[in-house]
Amino acid sequence: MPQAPSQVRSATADEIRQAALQQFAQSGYDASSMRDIAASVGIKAASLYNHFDSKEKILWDLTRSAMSDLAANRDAALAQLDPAAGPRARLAAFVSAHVGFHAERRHQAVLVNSQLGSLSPSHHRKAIALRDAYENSLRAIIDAGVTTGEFVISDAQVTTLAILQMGTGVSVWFRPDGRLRSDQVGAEYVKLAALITRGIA
Amino acid sequence: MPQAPSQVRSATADEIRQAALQQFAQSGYDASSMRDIAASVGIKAASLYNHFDSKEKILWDLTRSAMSDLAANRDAALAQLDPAAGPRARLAAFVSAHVGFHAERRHQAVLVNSQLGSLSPSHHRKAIALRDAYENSLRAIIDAGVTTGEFVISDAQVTTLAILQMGTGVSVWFRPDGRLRSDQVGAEYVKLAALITRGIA
DNA sequence: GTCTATATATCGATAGAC
DNA sequence: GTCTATCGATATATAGAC
Repeated sequence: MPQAPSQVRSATADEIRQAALQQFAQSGYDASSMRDIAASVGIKAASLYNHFDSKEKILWDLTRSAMSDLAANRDAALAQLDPAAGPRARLAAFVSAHVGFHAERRHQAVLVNSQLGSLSPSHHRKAIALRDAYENSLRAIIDAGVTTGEFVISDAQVTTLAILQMGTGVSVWFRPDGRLRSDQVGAEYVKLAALITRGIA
Repeated sequence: MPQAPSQVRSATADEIRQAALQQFAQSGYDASSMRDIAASVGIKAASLYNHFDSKEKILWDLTRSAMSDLAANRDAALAQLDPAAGPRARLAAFVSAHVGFHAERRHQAVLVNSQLGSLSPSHHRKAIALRDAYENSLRAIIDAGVTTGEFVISDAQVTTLAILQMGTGVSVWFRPDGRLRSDQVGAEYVKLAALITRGIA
């Protein structure tokens, strides 16, 4: 069965996605023009509308993909664990995946963390729902660790947000040619998350 | 000696500052128009130019004030300590001030954390320098604690950024009518920072 | 699917009357 | 210091030729 027309991915459409992601993440959605995006693909602005209905549709396409990739990255990390793995192993896997994504896929991370406000109201609601689900998946790990007594924390919601946001911040300063590789940065944040949850052997 | 003309603060200019801060923080600099800012002050866009040379000058005025307030807030907290206070007390004071600012002055915090890219190159450089100085003031506390042996950490730079960014994230979710008051949130983050630096008695 | 040309809207900023 | 009127640039998006 062939793909539905709306899901066909032409080479040009992918070039547009790449160019738009780069510009939206670097300069912001409002400061990026269709002309500039088209120029970096090597076509004219009007031709963009053969691939996307509007500028906002490009942003939504990129946002949905980024949030989907973020969740898939988390799922892949958790799936590698022993099914009987406890909260501490699950927390480490989550943080490692979270930080790795925010280091290695900075543009997607920055888009999700700073450009949701430019989405249409309808798309914005859907993005917020996806973000809440992602946050809740960490919250569930935290709560499980509290229940088993492996985690000793003061406030589950603050702890959840603190772990998430310190990892999100990696997308602001990480550079591929920096002092630490992304896996090293991930390992550092795994340690921090363990300390926050009193995982100090 | 009277104030220099450039520092005169008229009531109207302050209303403009307040309206622009609200809009820049809420919708972003590029999505905010001079017409909208003027309308929320009750005047026309052209009249704004009697108080500020350009839209970017408003942003710079607000940015400089916000970063100055942030540093002053930190200095006030540290100044209340006993001069002989050690790194752990200094860290707690810094985090408490940092989180308190990001909770209680959300608009200023969001501006500094998301709109620096809209500044002119010259102003952008100055803002980055101020941000670096702020980060370095926390880094110095961390380093001092490592030197005395009170802090046991894995990577000083990662630790510094993690503490800063988890506190910065408070400006994203804090609500004055939420479950926790800003001082309670600050106390939670002081605990988290202590744990990260192995301050678990 | 690309292009040129253009419609329509809004932007920051200025000129000049009051 | 406010206003009306407007300039010039740029924005998204569309129409229609090729």
